[in-house]
Amino acid sequence: MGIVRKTRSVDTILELFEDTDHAFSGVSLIERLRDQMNKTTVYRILDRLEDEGIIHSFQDQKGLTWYAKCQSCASGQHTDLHPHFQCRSCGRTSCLHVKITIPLIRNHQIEGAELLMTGLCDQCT
Amino acid sequence: MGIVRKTRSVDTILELFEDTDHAFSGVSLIERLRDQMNKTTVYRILDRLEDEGIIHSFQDQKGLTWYAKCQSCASGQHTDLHPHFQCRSCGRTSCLHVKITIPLIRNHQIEGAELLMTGLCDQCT
DNA sequence: TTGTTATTGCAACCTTGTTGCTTTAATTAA
DNA sequence: TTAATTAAAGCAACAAGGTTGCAATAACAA
Ligand SMILES: [Mn+2]
Ligand SMILES: [Mn+2]
Ligand SMILES: [Zn+2]
Ligand SMILES: [Zn+2]
Repeated sequence: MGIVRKTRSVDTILELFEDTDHAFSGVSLIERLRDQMNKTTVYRILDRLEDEGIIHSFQDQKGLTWYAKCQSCASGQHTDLHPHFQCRSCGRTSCLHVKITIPLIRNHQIEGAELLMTGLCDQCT
Repeated sequence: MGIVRKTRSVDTILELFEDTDHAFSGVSLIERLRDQMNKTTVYRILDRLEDEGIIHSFQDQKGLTWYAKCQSCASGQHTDLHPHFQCRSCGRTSCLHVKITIPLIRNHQIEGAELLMTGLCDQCT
């Protein structure tokens, strides 16, 4: 929809997401980019990138928002259904590229699903 | 662990959860009980009931906390793994008593999982 | 270059939830 | 029954995450 200009700030954020299934929390991005841009800017860029289908967001069990790169989504169309994993020890959070089965629920029209798995990552086991 | 006294406030909240798979958001409880108790009290009672394995909590896609009755959990032991559903039209949110399959992830030790399904409920279809 | 429009910075604000501390109510001991 | 004990409740202040309005700036197109 709206044109997303490739500004210095946008590039900085896009680089972080490049070639990784690692997710970043909004809070961690604000901290990390503190010297380079305002927190309002961070959130607004994340919003735009999500609108464009370049990244997607999800919530963790504390209610924090996390962002990660999309693999195959388009503008306004987030279609890549996959679970996320958060390590309770190191906090690392990432996309899992596995198929998940969503149960059918009688009389309900299911449109989306978010699965968050928690435990220990390979580093922390 | 800690003794949970059955006070008027606790009873009031417990009654809401009785015999239903309907979930309540913290915010909605505070609003609903505004004339009967302080919001700090609401949150503290919810915490205690969750510690005791009487209710459980989960997050929705906006990061709000929801609470619902447990079916078979014990003090300090939330073992009832099931998905939740939130209607995008009316906002009603509830526990789904269906089995879900959590994928195995190589090198990861999975300890928990939360599945939130969204769509339209029977009333809103 | 200049004009147009998207993007950014900043301060102020909002919502959800938490904390410290005093007061009140429930339970237990006498 | 009354007094002592301790959990629970009320209140105000605070904190974290996130949003909004508006003026200033940077991209882009003409
Ligand atoms: Mn993902
Ligand atoms: Mn439930
Ligand atoms: Zn880890
Ligand atoms: Zn509905």
